[in-house]
Amino acid sequence: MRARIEDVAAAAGVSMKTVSRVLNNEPNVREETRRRVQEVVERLHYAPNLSARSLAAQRSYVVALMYDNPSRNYLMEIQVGVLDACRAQHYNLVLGPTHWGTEGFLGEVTGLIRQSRVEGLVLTPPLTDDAALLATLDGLGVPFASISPQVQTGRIGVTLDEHAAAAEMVTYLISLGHRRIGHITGHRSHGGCAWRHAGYREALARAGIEYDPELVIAGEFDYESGVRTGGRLLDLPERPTAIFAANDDTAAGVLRAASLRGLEVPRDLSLCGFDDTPMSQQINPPLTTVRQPSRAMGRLATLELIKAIRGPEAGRMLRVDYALQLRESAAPYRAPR
Amino acid sequence: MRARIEDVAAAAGVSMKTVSRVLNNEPNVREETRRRVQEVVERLHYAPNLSARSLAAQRSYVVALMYDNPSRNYLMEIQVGVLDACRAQHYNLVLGPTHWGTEGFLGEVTGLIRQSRVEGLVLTPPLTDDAALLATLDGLGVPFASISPQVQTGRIGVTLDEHAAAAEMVTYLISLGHRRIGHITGHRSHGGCAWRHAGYREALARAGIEYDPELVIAGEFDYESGVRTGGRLLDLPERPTAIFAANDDTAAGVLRAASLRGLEVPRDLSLCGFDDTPMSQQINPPLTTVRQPSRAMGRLATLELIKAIRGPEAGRMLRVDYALQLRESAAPYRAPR
DNA sequence: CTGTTAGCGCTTTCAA
DNA sequence: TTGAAAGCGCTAACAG
Repeated sequence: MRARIEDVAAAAGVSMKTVSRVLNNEPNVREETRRRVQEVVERLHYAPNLSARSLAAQRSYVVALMYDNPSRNYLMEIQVGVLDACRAQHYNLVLGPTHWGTEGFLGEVTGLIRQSRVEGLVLTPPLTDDAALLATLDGLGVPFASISPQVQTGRIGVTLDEHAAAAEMVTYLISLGHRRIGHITGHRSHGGCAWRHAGYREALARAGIEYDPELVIAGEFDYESGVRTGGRLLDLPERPTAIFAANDDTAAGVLRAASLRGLEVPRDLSLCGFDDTPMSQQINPPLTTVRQPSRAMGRLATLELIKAIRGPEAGRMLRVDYALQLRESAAPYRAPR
Repeated sequence: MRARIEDVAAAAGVSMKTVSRVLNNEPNVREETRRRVQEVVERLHYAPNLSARSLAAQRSYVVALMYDNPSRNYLMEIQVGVLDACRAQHYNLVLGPTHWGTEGFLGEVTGLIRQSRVEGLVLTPPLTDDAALLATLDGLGVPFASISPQVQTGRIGVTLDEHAAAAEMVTYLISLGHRRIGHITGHRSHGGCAWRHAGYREALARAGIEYDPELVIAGEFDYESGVRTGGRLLDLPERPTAIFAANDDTAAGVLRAASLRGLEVPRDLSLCGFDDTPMSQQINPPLTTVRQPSRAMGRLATLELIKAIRGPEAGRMLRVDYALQLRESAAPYRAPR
């Protein structure tokens, strides 16, 4: 039926081991032999049996992408990048949905590692900042790369300066003339939340605007909490003229809250978010927000992970750039009616 | 290090084969023996080596989810369902991104099948309706299940009556008093497009409203085409008072087009979409649309596929229900200003 | 109902 | 630079 390595060896007039060496790019093969083997491989449409390879080499060539229900769009972007990197490096990807915060969470992760003989993990928020998880993985000796972790010291992965991004966004609002700027934070468990808040504070401080706790409300990174908390901000006696929401979903909710109160964005309220989800361009008006290169982040984190799997002490924490997306939802200050 | 089946056998005082039988739920094991083996399995944290199993059994236990860049949300929902089913049936999932319509497309699919020894495929639109692909798969003898195929005869998978859904949606608009109802179709290559259009026509016919080709424009299932085609409809001398867009992204674009013209939804225009993406609730006003149970569709299609893998002649085409989501974007007819 | 034996297709070790 | 032999951990076929 299907060609085996033995068939290739016979057809090329070499031993199995030599074919194996060619397949795995090992040294100690004469260039001519190498070419001859490769020709036969193509002619026979030979594809190695991955199960046999894994069994013999005692390796799975599998990495897992661990997540817990973040925004679907965000995760899908990450996943595309991770998958790209896996294919390029001849690794397989296994998907690892988990229920973070539940009792069985750690078991879900270790179970997957055991079951699938996973060689390394790519972690996404909020898993990236779960100390117990990181300790467990360290204990097991399973390498992992984190995407946007809050604490980065000595870890592998890729991160983005959310503090600077938030500060830049708020500075932009200030440059438009706004001074009463509200902020809706994300869910406390999520790393980015604290950083975005800190960036907000810093921008205010740099501009000499006093921090007013009344203007900061805790949201939950979703649309509903945006409607609710945005409403509270807009119902303030002296309402903000601009709001910086901790992510796009929340901002969409604020937009709704404004609309329900007869306020128009950006005429009566400037609004901005974070993430640049596709939705942010499809709402009306299009949302000013911060773009993070999720796909590249997935790809880079995976590449670093695979480096770490291959060579201990390899793999670094990379930093990627954000980019402000200035769209119609934020406009120059106008005195409230 | 890690327990092998041999260790389990020794600890339980039985043969390897008996352990294997218990693990694979095969018959011919005394109930007491079965329990004893299971205890040891748990005690030793034994997890079978999947590579060894695949190699020995000459089976991969892998199914692939094939797709080509549909809406990220839609795909993610499908994927969650597929993954659920895979786990429940002890199958592994491999992701199969493709570039449909390019020269190398068929090679991408067959390459994946060879490389990963895939036992079956789950196909999503628009791959579901690619005759050449289906013929190739039939030729290879690889079973597949389609999600929402246009032609269903003799195939396996899950489908939804898009014709009826579209008709019901348009009938709803008519019941609100609208008679000049525009329709923006999807991309021709996508199966659903023709059906939704047919449903639109039927609803008009049933209500005795004449079909006006001027009110039907070809879109491309995305936001930009919605802005463009929606604009053209709204610029008509006698503009429609309602528009049925072939999907939510397009509808969002129409909303934008209306806004750019100073028209308010639903006051000046009733609008509805199809898919019920999360975005549809986050735009302003929330969008009336058709919900399809994507997650369940992914799960059911996968289960049928696995049935077909296990027993030839097994596996059917299932039909699932849609549900109209009536939200604020559609309202009773008001004469245009 | 249970056990024994012989591979599955590859890589590893060691020798040439 | 190359090759021969010995497994990796499991299941299939057959015996008991």
